Amino acid sequence: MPELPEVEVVRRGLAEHVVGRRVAEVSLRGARVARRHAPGPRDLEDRLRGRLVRAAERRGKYLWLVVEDETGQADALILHLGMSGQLLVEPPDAPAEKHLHATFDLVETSGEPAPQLRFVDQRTFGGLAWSELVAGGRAFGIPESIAHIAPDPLEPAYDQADVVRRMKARHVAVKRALLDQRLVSGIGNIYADEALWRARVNGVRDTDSLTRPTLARVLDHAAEVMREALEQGGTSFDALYVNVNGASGYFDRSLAVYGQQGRPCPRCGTPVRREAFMNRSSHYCPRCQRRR
DNA sequence: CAGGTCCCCTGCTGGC
DNA sequence: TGCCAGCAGGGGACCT
Repeated sequence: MPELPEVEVVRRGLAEHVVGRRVAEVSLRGARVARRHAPGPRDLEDRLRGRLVRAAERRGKYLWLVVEDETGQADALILHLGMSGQLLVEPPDAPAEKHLHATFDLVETSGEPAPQLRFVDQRTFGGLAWSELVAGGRAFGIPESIAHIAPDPLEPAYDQADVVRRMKARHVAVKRALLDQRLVSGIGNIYADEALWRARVNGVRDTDSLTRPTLARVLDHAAEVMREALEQGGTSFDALYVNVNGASGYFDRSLAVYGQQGRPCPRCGTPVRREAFMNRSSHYCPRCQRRR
């Protein structure tokens, strides 16, 4: 479900409601939510108990909490929302959601009880995992297990010229490259389609057939459309609700092509087309975005 | 490495 | 009204 802007909204909610508090108790329901944590859910609970949450970080669509033990050792709890994950901050006695997978009982450093953090995920494509932190340019480093995820376009470590070089060196559909999180992270199906429409490039075109300036333009538009979505979506979340679904209202109002099949292209009026791509769908204007 | 396929899971929508 | 196929914003494993 969420791409970079929606995940960033969630991160901000975590920074406000979870950072600075301590994990008193953790409860994971079922094994699936911790399937990326090989030692299993009980082990993950044990590792988290008593940890102080020092920071909420994000790269692309990956979130992590920096959690520190009493000796000052900092590690990461990775949180991925998958397609349908939500993080909620609620009173501990709030009724359990249907697809509740994890609860974190939090306390203030003074010991006073604080609201509960919950991970709810209908489809359970998301999940939690533990990782060591390794050097990577941030105050607390980067989780080792996501070291293969490239910087996203909204972080300082992002090097667009390098991404363009790597794209140009490959023979692959440009949309596939945009969705490859090892090349540039945070872009999903929606913002890939929107960026390609803005840049007037058809996603099936091969990266090595496009010029460097064109590739740069596509990436510029990807960053721009995500920044706009963030501006529109980052404003309204309730104090006790870290995030509902991140969707942010940007969706219905500002999308030019995603989900707009049959409706006129906002630029030229030609009906927007949808077609299968990589087991998903692509939306584009057949006139503005020629296959060449 | 490139590209295709399938899978994980639940719920909603639209066609018949 | 009911049933069923198709689809959903992610990502990884596996195959050729």
